[in-house]
Amino acid sequence: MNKFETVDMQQIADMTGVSRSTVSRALSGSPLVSFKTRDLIINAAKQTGYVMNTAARNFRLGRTGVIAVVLTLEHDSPQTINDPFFMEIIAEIAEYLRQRNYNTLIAHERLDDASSFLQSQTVSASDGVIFIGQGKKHEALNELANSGFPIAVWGDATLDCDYTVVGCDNRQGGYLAAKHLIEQCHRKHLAFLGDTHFPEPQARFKGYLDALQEAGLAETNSPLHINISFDPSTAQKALEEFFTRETEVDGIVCCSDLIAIAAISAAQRAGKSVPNDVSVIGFDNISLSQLISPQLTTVAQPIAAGAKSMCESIFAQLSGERPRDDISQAQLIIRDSA
Amino acid sequence: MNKFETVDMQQIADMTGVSRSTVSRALSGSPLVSFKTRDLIINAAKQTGYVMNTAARNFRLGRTGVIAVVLTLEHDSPQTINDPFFMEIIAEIAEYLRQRNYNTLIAHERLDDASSFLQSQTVSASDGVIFIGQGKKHEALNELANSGFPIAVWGDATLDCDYTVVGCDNRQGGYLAAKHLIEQCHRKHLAFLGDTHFPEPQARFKGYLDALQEAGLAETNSPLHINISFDPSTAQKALEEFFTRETEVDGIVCCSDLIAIAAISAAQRAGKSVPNDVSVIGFDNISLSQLISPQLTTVAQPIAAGAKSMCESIFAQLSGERPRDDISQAQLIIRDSA
DNA sequence: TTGAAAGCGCTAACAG
DNA sequence: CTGTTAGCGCTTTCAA
Repeated sequence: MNKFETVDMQQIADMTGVSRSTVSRALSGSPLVSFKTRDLIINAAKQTGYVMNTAARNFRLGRTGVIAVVLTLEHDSPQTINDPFFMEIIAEIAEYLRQRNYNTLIAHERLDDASSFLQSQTVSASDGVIFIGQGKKHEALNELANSGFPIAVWGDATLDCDYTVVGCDNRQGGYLAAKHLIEQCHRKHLAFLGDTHFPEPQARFKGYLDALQEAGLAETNSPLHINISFDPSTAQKALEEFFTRETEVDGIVCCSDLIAIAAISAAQRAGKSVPNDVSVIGFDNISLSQLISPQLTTVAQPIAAGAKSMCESIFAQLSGERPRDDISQAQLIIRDSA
Repeated sequence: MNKFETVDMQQIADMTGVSRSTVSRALSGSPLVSFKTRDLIINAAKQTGYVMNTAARNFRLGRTGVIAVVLTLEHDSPQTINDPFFMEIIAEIAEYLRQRNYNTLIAHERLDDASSFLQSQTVSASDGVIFIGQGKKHEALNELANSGFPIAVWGDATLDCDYTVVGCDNRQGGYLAAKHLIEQCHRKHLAFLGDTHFPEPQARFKGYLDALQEAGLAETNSPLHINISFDPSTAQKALEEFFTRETEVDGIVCCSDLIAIAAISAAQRAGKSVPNDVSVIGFDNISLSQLISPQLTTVAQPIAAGAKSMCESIFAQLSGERPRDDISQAQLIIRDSA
């Protein structure tokens, strides 16, 4: 029992000589209340320091007041969220939802198949779910969407999605990055770092290949597959091996800023200077990308706008609407690393 | 209305021929139910895919099932959380609370005075609040704690606190960092980066001064005050000025890894090599500190353990107990930057 | 424009 | 060990 919510609607009702119903109506802005009583009630509420019990309200309204966020990518990794990109997008989501008087639930729910997901606590404790990344769960997500439960997904839209997809044009992002390396940085031996088993990296890889093709460098590419939500030391080791093996690589497109930061670090450890010996481009444009040295050249993702879009999509679905996707252009931000 | 919770306790009761009460008892593990009926009920629940409506349960129990996290440091800054340290500690809190079937609310509530805070949505929507950082709100926090509302604070314990404080020995951390710079790195011109208007940086600064004193270098220190939750570009500018002004500084103690990363970046931009020309030590040991180059030497904060302590303290208070603080030793992690 | 009454799904006396 | 009953704080028909 929260002993700090001393006053409830009944007390306001008693004070003002009206019924609970009227207090309820007045406080939730119903037009069915006369100005006079409404002001009376609102004043009384202020004076007593009344704060509505939102749990009771949501309960009565048959909703939870919660939107869950699920990180699809953490499939077999025991790790929690350690990619700043996740954190930034979650922060944006939380901030937007807070403005709409919703809570954000950071869920740790695996998505295997739609029906078992629908029976999860995450679903029963929320009014909708935002997935960050499609993982390899495209089918399950489609099924889930068709069940009618509101979801929105941060991901790539090249698949045939029944669910709301929000993100950027990943193919274009990969293309712009590789093209920049080739044309502006005059690089010839490019590499791609990311796990192309997932839709977004895959699309970026495709764009990367397109740029290579266009430049007649299609055979020189050397992709290294790394899991995005990786363990720092594992990634370091893989990257060190990479640099000792691929000695002539002079340009790298990374699938996240975190990977780019690790790649720069590994390159420097291997005695290479960035961007002199090797140019590195990230993806996401997390706020940290400006803080490190060299400042990261990167493909910006519309984090804040995307977070808002996904939330709005959920709300639209809760109102029975059927909203569109929101795929923005990729934008190359040129700084110092490439 | 969540159309996906089709089955409720009454249905399980009907199926098994018992009353709602018995179902409730069985499902919440009450010992007052016979094994036979308990198993019967649990099986029926499984078969129907029943998921308890936690909102209703919490409502009935007079609790919210939510613990709020408030970032005390964001006093006048319009920014949201962009320090990975915050994100990591929040992630740990969220993970621990999830295991206890609690939700984490990332609140954006200012703490001005205790009584107005007690009337906030944040309080009414949660069973307890965790504050990250004391800010300049020590008095208000004491008042709040004395009101009986459960709170726990990540901060420094040198003040006289009526609230649960969790963190590390900040003075010792500052001391260890400065001592390392002096003794191991043979540095003589040290600087301290952080905003000493706040209790934690202040304690660290004190330890830093203690080490200088001990080494007979007390007059050479040159503190630069920076707000921890800073805007990247502002911080960059301040740091660049710093390095052009303080040309002989050869060792820096930073109040966070983020500041250290920015400092290294600025140093490099100013043509200085880290750690050859200037040694830099961070504070926090965020996971990113291993990913950058040079890998960050830093004072580790017990992030996971501290998160757990704060949650446990809240739960203890909810059970009427009066728990102790949890202040751990500071631990210097020596890597490459110093 | 307002009030009376019912009830969201669950738990907890109390009585058996 | 189990059932009956009341009710958490709020909203919303329905009637006035």
